[in-house]
Amino acid sequence: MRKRRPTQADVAARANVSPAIVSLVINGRVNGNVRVSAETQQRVWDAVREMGYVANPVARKLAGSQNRLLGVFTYETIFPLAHHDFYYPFLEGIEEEAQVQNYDLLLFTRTDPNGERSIYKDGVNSLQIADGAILLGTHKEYTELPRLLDEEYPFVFVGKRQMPDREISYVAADYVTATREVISYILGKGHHRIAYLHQAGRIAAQEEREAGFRLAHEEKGIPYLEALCRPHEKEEITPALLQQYLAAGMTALVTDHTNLPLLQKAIAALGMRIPQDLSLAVLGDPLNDVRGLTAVTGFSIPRPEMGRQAVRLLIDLLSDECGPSPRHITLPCTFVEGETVIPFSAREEMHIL
Amino acid sequence: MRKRRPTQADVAARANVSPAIVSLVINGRVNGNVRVSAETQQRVWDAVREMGYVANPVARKLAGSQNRLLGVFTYETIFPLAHHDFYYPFLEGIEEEAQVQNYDLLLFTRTDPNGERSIYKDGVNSLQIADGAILLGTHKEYTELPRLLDEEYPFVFVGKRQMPDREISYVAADYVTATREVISYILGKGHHRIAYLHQAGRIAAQEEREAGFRLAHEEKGIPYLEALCRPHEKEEITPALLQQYLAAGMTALVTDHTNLPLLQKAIAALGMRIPQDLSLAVLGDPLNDVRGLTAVTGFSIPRPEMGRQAVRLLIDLLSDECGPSPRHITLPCTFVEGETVIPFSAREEMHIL
DNA sequence: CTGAAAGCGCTTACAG
DNA sequence: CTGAAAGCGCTTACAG
Repeated sequence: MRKRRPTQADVAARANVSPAIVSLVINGRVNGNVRVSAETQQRVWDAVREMGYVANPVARKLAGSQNRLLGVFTYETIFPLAHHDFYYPFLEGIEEEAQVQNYDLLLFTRTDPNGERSIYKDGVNSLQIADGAILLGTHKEYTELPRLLDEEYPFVFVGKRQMPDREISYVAADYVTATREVISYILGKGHHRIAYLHQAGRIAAQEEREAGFRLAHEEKGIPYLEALCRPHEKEEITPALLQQYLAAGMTALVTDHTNLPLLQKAIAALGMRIPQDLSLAVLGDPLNDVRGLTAVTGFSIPRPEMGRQAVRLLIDLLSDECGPSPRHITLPCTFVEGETVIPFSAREEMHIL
Repeated sequence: MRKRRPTQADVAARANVSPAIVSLVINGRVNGNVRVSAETQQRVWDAVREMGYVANPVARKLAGSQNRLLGVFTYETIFPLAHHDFYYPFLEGIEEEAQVQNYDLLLFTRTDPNGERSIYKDGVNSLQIADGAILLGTHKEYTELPRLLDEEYPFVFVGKRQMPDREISYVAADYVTATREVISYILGKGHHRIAYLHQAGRIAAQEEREAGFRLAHEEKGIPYLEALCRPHEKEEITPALLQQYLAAGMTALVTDHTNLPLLQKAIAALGMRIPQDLSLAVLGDPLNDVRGLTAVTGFSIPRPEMGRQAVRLLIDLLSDECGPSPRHITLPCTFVEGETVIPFSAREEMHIL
């Protein structure tokens, strides 16, 4: 049984003032519209001290309007075993900016009756508990989003998200420019047959990398082989595929990081060394996946900054008088030179099994 | 201007019932003292769905019931750059269990007027917004805890915490047993001069490791040298210190993981190899700190399980009718054999610079 | 300058 | 079985 704490009314009674005065004195609102004599203030503070009064934050929040709670929603668990390095940097930025903006963070971990996470449980938008929310991570489908948009619930995606005929606010990384930069760099090293290994059926981020790949080639006036940049299923990432590439003249290979471990295995199976036999670049942070390679050429995704900006954008949305207008923020990635790409002329003879 | 969230009153109006009925239906209190016809219940749920109604957790809390929000409080940032691997496994467990128990998680990121995190801001317990809270991480001082205890706010520590004359609920790892096991193992390998390198002025976890160290020696009837297990400041972890140890006969070295990088540097500076020249064990998870060592002998701290149990303990505390009674849960660590300890007889001659 | 009152959005006795 | 009402502890107009 918790003992009852003194309330504002208790303090007011003791100080012989009305509760309103207690509120005003405590919140330092005594110099604005309202004047309270120094003597009265003193009486209030004395009473506060004597009774050990602490304002109830819940009541405070209810009487105010916002609750300064920012939601964070993911369909997957947000602290997953596997993707250790994936969410973390985003959360880092989100936390930092939430702290700066003086908001608390609400992680939605409750599930629907089926034990799965969803925005709508029993048809009810469970994000409503927060002033607004940041959504991140992969979503199998976007069936809940249109409804969220209809409701005009304020939310921001981390990562580019698009829906036909709808506008979604997001903070994204500029994969087009980043990829173009990497590809230009490799082309500049004299490689003219760059293979681009990427998974089939991916999302916006994937398409942007493809666009960047094409752009770089066009800018340099170097044609690229369709055979070297077709999407592949995960299962197709095999030594056999690499041999096809080699047969087509590949001397450098770029990939998005998701299939890197598989790729490394295939490369190792062929007895090939990086970069002596094959130059390699990763279109994104290599993270912890890369074993045995210290400085991989590629680019760094500004994940913490994306998190920070998402928080700022969301708060903008909240304070927006003219209604929630979707906004898009695109942040540049940073080129990472690394050591896995060497000049075309410097590569050694290939020793393929 | 965002449209106002629908309130209970709105739903009540739409369903043609009183607000009280909405509350009862939503909270499933329709089979106890109060009966509500199935048809009325349906009307309420329909209205809830149509309007996207979600109960305001703040109002709920104020009106006296729980809001299914579990707080997570740390004085440091919870997603810190440096301690990547430290909080994460705890959070993993906390999230998992919160999901199972159907609670949401509230991360306290707001700061006091000085820009620092604290439980009391303006004398107000900011944790109050959640039903209870899990505290973790290092705390410089515990000035806020006595007050939290006085208030009888329900909270659970991850990691052992003690205060004179006060009882604090916590979920801890059993470092005594784990350390004893590691030391016994090393003694069993024939090493009789084990150095224990640990930092001065540490916490409960530290004392437990010391106790385990002593216990293992006593059990085997092997005396240990005080000179080999004195606490040291971080700055003292130098090649010189190791040479002192060697002069005293050290053939094996154990340490808590916090000073591992420093230690590795000192060992390398002496040109010593592990385990050929010196056996090494770490009293805790080596995490990512250990470079160049694949399988370090030591023990694994059940961090995710600690997180899970902390959530369960907290929920127990919440549902406790007879007031919050502090409880202590201690979980076993797992011995990790590794490859950094070899038999005393198998070690090579030392080559000390 | 100060007080009485309404209201934030819920829950929970208490009448009908 | 259902509704009207009080109350949780605060803040904020609004009267005096």
